[in-house]
Parts: sequence; C-alpha cells; structure tokens
Amino acid sequence: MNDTATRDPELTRERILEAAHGLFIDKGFAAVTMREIAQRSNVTKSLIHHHFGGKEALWDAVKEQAFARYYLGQKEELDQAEKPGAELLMNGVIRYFEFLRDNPKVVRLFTWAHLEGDKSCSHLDSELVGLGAKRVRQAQEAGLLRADVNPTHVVTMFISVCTNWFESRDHHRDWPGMGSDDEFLNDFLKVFMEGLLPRSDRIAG
Amino acid sequence: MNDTATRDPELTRERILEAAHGLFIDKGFAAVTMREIAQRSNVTKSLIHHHFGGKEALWDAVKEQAFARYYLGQKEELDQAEKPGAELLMNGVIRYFEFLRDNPKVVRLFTWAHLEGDKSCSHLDSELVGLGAKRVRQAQEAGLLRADVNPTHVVTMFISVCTNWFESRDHHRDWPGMGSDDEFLNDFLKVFMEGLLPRSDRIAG
DNA sequence: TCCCCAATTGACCGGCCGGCCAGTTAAGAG
DNA sequence: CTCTTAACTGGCCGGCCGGTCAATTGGGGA
Repeated sequence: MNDTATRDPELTRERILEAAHGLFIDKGFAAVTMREIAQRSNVTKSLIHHHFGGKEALWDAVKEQAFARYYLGQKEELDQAEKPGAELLMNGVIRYFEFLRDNPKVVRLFTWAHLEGDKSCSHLDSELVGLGAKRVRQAQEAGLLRADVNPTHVVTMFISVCTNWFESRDHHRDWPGMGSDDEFLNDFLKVFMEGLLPRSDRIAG
Repeated sequence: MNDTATRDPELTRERILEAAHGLFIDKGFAAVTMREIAQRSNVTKSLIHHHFGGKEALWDAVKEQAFARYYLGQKEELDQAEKPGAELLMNGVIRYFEFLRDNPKVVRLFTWAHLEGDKSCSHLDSELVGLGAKRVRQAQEAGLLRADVNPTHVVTMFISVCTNWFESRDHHRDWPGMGSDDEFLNDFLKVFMEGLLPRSDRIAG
C-alpha cells in the first residue's frame, strides 16, 4: 500500500490526516467513509484504526490539528505589539479578512464544528477574542475609539462579517450589485471604522 | 402505524416533512436515516418513498418548503412600504435580528445548504437582497445615508452579523465579556448606523 | 353497492458501513 | 545476529443503510 519502501509512521499519520482533513471539510463527517480516506491516503483502512483508533477519533485529531494551527497563526498576529488604536484595529481586520481569503478551508471546518455542537476549540477562541478585546479596550481608554460599546462585541462584529463573507461566498457571489472581495472589505471598513470613532473625532472630522 | 383511524395523505406528508425537517437541521443530511424519519413521523419507511420518492428528494422538499416560508415572511416584511431612511434601515435590522432569534432553525438550514453547495435558494435570496439594497439606495439618493458605499454590501453586512451571531451562538456565548442578544444588537446598531450616516449629519451630530 | 385507485404495510434485498483480528514484515535495541 | 515491538496487511463480521415490491386496506365516485 505504501509507495515508499521504508516505513515512516510519522509520514503515514501525516498523509492520513491530510486526506481526512480534505474529505471531512468537503463533505462533512457523516458523509465520509473510512474507505475513502484510506484510498486517498494510500493506506489500509486497518492502518487508520491502528494510528487513530476510529472515525470519530480521527475527526477529533483533524480538528485539533487545524485548530492548533489556526490558534498559533492568530496568536502570532496578535502578539505583534503595536500601540493600540484605530489603525491597529483596521489592520487587524484586514489581516483577518485576508487570512480567511487565503485559508478558505478553516472557515468550513469551523462551520462544520459549530453545526455539530463541537466545543473543543472554544477555549482557544476565547483566548484570541480576549486578546483582541483587550486591544480595543486599550484604544477606548486612550480615547481613540468610542467607549460606549462592548469591546468583545466589536471583535465579534468584525469576525462575523469576515467569516460569513467567505462562508457564504458562493451563495451571494451572484447577488445583484455584489462587488469583489476587496470592494466589500473597503466598504465594510468605511462603515465599521467610522462607526467606531469617538464623538469628538466625528465632530472634528 | 397511523394514530388516526382515517387516512389523510395531506397530513401524512406534513408529518413526514416536519419530522425530516427537524432531523435534517439537527444532524445534517448524511447523518439522518430514513428509519429515524419514519419512526419520528409515525409512518412506514416505504410510505415516505411513496410520497417523496427518496432521501434526496425528501431533503429537497424540506428545503423548498423552508425557503418558501422564509421568502414569504421576508417579502411581507419588505413590502411594508415606509419612506426609506436611516430609521427604516435600523428597524429592518432589528426585525431581521429578531426573526432569526425566533427562528433559529432557518439559520442552521441555510448553513447546511451552503456547506453542501446547494444553490436552489439563490434566486429567492437575490430578490430579497435586491429589494433591501434598493431601499438603501433610495435613502442614499435622498441624502439620508452616506452614498460612498455599495448598497448591496450594506445589506450583506447586517445579514452577515445577524446570521453569524445566531449561527455561532453556542460557540461564542462564553467568550469573555460577551453580552446578551439585546446588548450585542444595541452595540452593533450604534456602530453600524453611525458608520452609515452621511458626512453632514456626522458633523452636525 | 361495489369497485377502483391511492394510501399504507411489512418483509426483503444487495451493498456498504465501521470495526476487528490473526498474521506478516521491517526497523531498531541489546 | 536475534528478538521485541510496532507498522502494516487482507479478510472477515454483524449490522444498518436506502430502496423495492407484492399484498392489504380503506375512502370516494359511479
């Protein structure tokens, strides 16, 4: 079954995970069979059981790996400490939007996980959102953003818009008058950022 | 199998549709079995095939019915002609948010349909979004909303936020600092509506 | 009244599902 | 070199899947 002459359990696990990842994200957990995963990863069905234990355990492993990668990437993004403010928030939104645009699979993974009530990633997400909200709060305290809105809500808003844009992309692509990714992001930033400015800036601007 | 002594094919179809609706929305198409649907609707499996033809056809019937109801409800909402403006838009957002809050199933249905690439509802949605965008454009032309954003994008933004809020509700409910439905909606409206005001109003406000 | 046709039933089918197990093979430690 | 251990294989199993079909039932029109 293996192409390579030598045994490489690490590589085998990797190949299984990759095949399972692709199939689960395309068709959802229930619609994928172990036989498909075995065939795509050039491995025996029994070997998948040997390495991962079962279908559910494999799905958990796939999610765990994907969530971990997502978490590390976003954490790195957030840890680039700049002085908080409107510009930082805007750049954060842009980077998040572009991250989802370049990693469409992660959106589908989260969506599947939400639909089936998975909570295994909640604590990781909590931490990221907490970090983002902290930045917003700092900007509010510095008078750079309006202070009468909940920072967590602000983060949730932009995550929602970015996520839903790519989640429903195929669906609303042909809505009448719909623009490109960049055009939509631009319009969103116009509305969102100006809606977040503090009163004084709005009067001055 | 039937509780009632008399035969009533209309009621039977209805019961099957209702049972299938609930199960498909909870677990997704692939994870539901015809036997489950038969059991929940107190009907023989064969009878489902008799009335609907097969599992896929039943799923299509479920989606069609749900989409039609959604479309009719939203159309009615939109056809209540008021003079367009910021207040109309705000009320529209509030009503849409409350509609999703009171009909959480429809959110899941759309999400499942999107994930499996269903396009059967696109044209209905197109029409609704078109109507909403038209209202926004009228408000822009009347100088009541800023004119430098795409009306379709504006509609997409608030649909995205409302949809994603209920879609991921269980997931982000325990994010640190997250408020209630109403608190989130309030904050969103603050940011969204003020971000949409035309320049003159912002200076004046 | 009876008779036709749709509604409804239960038994049945081939096929595929996830999982298991006994056996084989190779790598690496002693 | 050998022996232990884990990687890996192929075949098999019970069970459930969606779907079919012949038979039965009951309601409404002629």
